[in-house]
Amino acid sequence: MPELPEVEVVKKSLENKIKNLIIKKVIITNNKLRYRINRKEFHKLQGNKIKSISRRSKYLFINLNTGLSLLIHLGMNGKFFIIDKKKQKYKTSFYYNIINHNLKHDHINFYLTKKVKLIYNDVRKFGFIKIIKTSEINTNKHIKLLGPEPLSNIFNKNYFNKAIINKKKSIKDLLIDQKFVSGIGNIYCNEILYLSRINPSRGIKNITKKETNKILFYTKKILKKSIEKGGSTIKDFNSADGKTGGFQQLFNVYAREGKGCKTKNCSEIIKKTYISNRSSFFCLKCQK
DNA sequence: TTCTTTGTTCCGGA
DNA sequence: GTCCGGAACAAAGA
Repeated sequence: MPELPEVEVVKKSLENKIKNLIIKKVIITNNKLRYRINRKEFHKLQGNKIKSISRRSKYLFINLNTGLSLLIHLGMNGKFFIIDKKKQKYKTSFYYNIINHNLKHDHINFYLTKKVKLIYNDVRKFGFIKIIKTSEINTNKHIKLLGPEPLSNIFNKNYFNKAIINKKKSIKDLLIDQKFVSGIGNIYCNEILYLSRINPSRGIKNITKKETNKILFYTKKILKKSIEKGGSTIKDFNSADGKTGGFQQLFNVYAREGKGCKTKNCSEIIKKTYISNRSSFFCLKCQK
């Protein structure tokens, strides 16, 4: 579920907590993630200093002073926890449904200087971590084919209108196609199309220029807004019950099947269908 | 036991 | 060559 905003929030959080620390020890309790972890390779990270954290699409990079980087994808449920010297625990992000920290799913533990511990936790193990050369980030097979960042200036009217010429798929399939634009997943795609008042199953060839402008506008707006909300919720994570957090209220359609449309004066019920095997939520009345 | 969830990848057909 | 849709895959909770 982590899409671009969540990954960006994780990035900022890691920056605050682990930048400039040195990896003292790596303990791997389960090496079977999406791709198998090579224990020896990870143990060699001992002594490396964390220079910076960066992000591209839904990928995170922890860049080390030795020319190596950890390439991380959080998959569906991947998350980082940080425990500091005062034994305080921080979660680096939150998702629309809060999942509490279950130690059972801690797979990789990085012991850092200043008594900080970084934990990679992943219930489904769909995420992965690879060690690559920092200089080869852009040519890495996961990265090189990614389309533009949705918040960048490259993702603009000109790009959009050129990219959709002769395309036949649905508008929804286009928005979650990482080669077209990278970082949008099923959840934000549903939200963007609701705000743009476009039915997700519409074919691209029927989308007007006015509508592509709307999609561009709301894509940038909602991604930015979510990044802001993420930052503000992390601050008060420490409270024992993690069930608060206003993220869920942000959703207008996602996972709201059978509930009322949030548009003013609209009494429609949100519908759920499947497009390319992915759940799609929309209002029949508001989204044409 | 079966169904659901996701991003990514792969494959066959057009 | 390229595009597109469908299915497979990873794991675990309900």
